[in-house]
Amino acid sequence: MVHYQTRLDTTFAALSDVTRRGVLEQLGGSEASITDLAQRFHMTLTGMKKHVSILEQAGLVTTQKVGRVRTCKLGLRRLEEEAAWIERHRQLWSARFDALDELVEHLKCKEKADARTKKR
Amino acid sequence: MVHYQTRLDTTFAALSDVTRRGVLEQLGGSEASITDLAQRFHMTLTGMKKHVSILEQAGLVTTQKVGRVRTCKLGLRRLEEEAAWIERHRQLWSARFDALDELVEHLKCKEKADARTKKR
DNA sequence: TTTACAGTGAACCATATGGTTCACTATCAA
DNA sequence: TTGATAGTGAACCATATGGTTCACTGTAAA
Repeated sequence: MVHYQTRLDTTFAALSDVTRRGVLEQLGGSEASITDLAQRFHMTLTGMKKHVSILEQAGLVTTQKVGRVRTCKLGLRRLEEEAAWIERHRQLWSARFDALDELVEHLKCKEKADARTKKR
Repeated sequence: MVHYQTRLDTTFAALSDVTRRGVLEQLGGSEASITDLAQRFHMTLTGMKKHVSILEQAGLVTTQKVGRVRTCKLGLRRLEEEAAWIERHRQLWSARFDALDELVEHLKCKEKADARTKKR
């Protein structure tokens, strides 16, 4: 599905930035205002606002403005799709390398056997 | 560590493109040449070469050129770090939302109870 | 020995990204 | 009412990204 595709696109893109991953870690600990985050990551308010917007767009963060301060917290998306994608591919990987693993194992045994033969 | 950071950066960035995820899926099935991949994804050789290079850079793919054809296969990196990062944050999420979950559960129960009350 | 094929690299292009400054609005506090 | 504070939006900038074309190299095949 296209939706599924673009979803992974935007989430992985969101996660590909150090600052944004940092913001997520921060919000995992406690909520924070834009100002808080901007200070913690040595950035202008405008810059941080952009990052927060991107995270919000990806559903990873939700925000609420009360008075003049906008409070950010972790969003409802829990990276299920991303975890699933990665997990699926770790399995592909494994399947693909099982043969190799066996070969390596086989070679190791052969090595041992050869060593033993040599000794004699 | 900075290395750890840039590593996640490049991998997540590599994964944030539909074509590249597609290439990984493809290579999970079987090896392929640049030409194969370029055709399958309706792209010039040069374009596909770039994608492959990015995946190779991220350690997700390895290639070998024999004769005039370069064969691509899955690399040795199995997305451990990425899986770990995501898992860690799913836990953060959970911790943060346990209270919410309980609330939701409570509301569901209440709903059921209400429904039952209504029936009578 | 041509000729066709697979890949490569440089140059180019449009758009996206990560950041800034500056001018503005809205709100809180004195 | 007058500042100071928090955020927003537009404009701008440098660099990165995803793609192309074109000219080139090396290899395979006729």
